[in-house]
Amino acid sequence: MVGHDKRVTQQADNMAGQKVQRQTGVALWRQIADRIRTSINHGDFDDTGMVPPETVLALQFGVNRHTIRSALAALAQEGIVRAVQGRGTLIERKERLSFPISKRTRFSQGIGDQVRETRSVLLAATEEAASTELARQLNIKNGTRLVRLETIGQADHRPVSRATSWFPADRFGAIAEVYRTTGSITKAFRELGVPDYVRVTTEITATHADEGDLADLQLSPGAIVLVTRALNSDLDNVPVQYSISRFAADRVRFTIEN
Amino acid sequence: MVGHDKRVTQQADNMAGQKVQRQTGVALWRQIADRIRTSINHGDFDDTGMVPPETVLALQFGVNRHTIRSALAALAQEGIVRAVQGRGTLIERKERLSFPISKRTRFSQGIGDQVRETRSVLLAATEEAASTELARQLNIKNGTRLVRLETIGQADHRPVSRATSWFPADRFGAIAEVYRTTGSITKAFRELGVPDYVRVTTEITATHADEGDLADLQLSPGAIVLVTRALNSDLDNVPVQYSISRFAADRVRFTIEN
DNA sequence: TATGGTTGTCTATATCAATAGACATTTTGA
DNA sequence: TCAAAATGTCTATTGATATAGACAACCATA
Repeated sequence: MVGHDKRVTQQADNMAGQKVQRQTGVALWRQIADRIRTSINHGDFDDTGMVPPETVLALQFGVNRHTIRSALAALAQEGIVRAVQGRGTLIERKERLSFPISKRTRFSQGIGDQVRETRSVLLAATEEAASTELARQLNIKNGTRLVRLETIGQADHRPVSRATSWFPADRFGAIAEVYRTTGSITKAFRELGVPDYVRVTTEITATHADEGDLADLQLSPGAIVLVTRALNSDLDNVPVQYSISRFAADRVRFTIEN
Repeated sequence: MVGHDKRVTQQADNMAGQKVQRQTGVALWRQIADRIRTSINHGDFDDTGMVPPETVLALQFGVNRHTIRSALAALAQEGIVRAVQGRGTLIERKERLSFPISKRTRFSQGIGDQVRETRSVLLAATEEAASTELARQLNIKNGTRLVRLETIGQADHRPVSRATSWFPADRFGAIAEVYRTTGSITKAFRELGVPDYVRVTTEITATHADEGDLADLQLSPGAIVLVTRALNSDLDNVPVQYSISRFAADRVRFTIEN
């Protein structure tokens, strides 16, 4: 028996306590894979660095060992665990970046101390007319020209978010080029005459990953993404950026400090 | 590069554009049910008040009509749609409450203008010793006595959240009784000598609904819940409450105003 | 009232998900 | 070196999921 029954209070119910649900449209192996992934990220197996043996997991979850193996195979596919015959299933990677949201929310600063390198990659830049919704958010007239950027945020070469951002084209028509060279929205704003900006509103929802998420964020099907819709304004309270970002839910944690 | 250039119109692609994924451990009918639910909440069918015909949906999603029927049956079970033979499938209910998070985050105030009645139901009240984690959060000594409350937040008699809250027992030993009579944490605090309190930190994650969620929040299996871990302090910055709340993700939307 | 569009129901079939059992292979440690 | 413990592989079987087609029942409307 490995070290499971030790930390009774905080963890036991995370994995062992609750049974999986049958005939819900979500396969047992996927439910179990999600639960194990969460437990790993929660640090439940940090003492051994290994997942409990398949037979133990099968007993805990009340399923056949083959079902456990399917779940572990999925996690191995994600690169989270690695099974070694005769020894056990080792934890390869665990991560859930803490992501502060405040007036000064920026991608790189917030998680800078948790990873070695943060980077932002520009996928595409286009220009378009503001839709009704975007015009309302950015407080501009319907049809105003906007620059739209598609970006991916990386931490230690691992994608954690993909975002679509809109900027008023009259002020920030050149933001794509500037952003491409600086690799930072903050720096791009600075070069375009916006020394500082603040987060005005952030809206958070959750949904299942779509095809774009799977590709860009290297997620496994069925994963959850946290979706934020955020508005940034300059120091004169003029909106400068509206963004829709999608985060891999099992890799991030939002924290709001007041 | 699939999903990127489609977000132009903001909505149309929510449902139609992307195909469902096979052999992911998530049944097609469940993926489709989730997508349709999201579209309904997003207001995509507000013009007709009806979901498109089953044959159209089958074509859009690229599945058999029976699979669509399974998805719609699940939504009907949730009370979201109602199929009428010969006419179509009517939208019965659509809701996603906007939930502001700020220094003054309270359950009832935030969504008070969106529903007619908000209520909070006390499920259970127990006393226990503070775990290491809870002691850290509440800034007290390990093992200090705590009062634990299990509550459910309702809006118009529909559950939207379930929460577990801990309070230092020395100051708030009677909070269960007071809360039971007042039905409000804010009022209970006031009677116990805490005229006001502020939200210090809020942490947001997302996961699949567990059995407790299904029961308490009347969710359908496979649904997503948004999990918040929050710390409230009194005006002297002394922690008074730590809560873990679980919200039905398709019913709420968090907004952070700075 | 006739017709087209829509949901409801049925049968049949194929594939995936899960269980069950047996045994091989590898590692670890006594 | 041997035995226990762990993962790897195989076969067989059951139930859930999805497809396919056909037709009935019902509604709105021309």
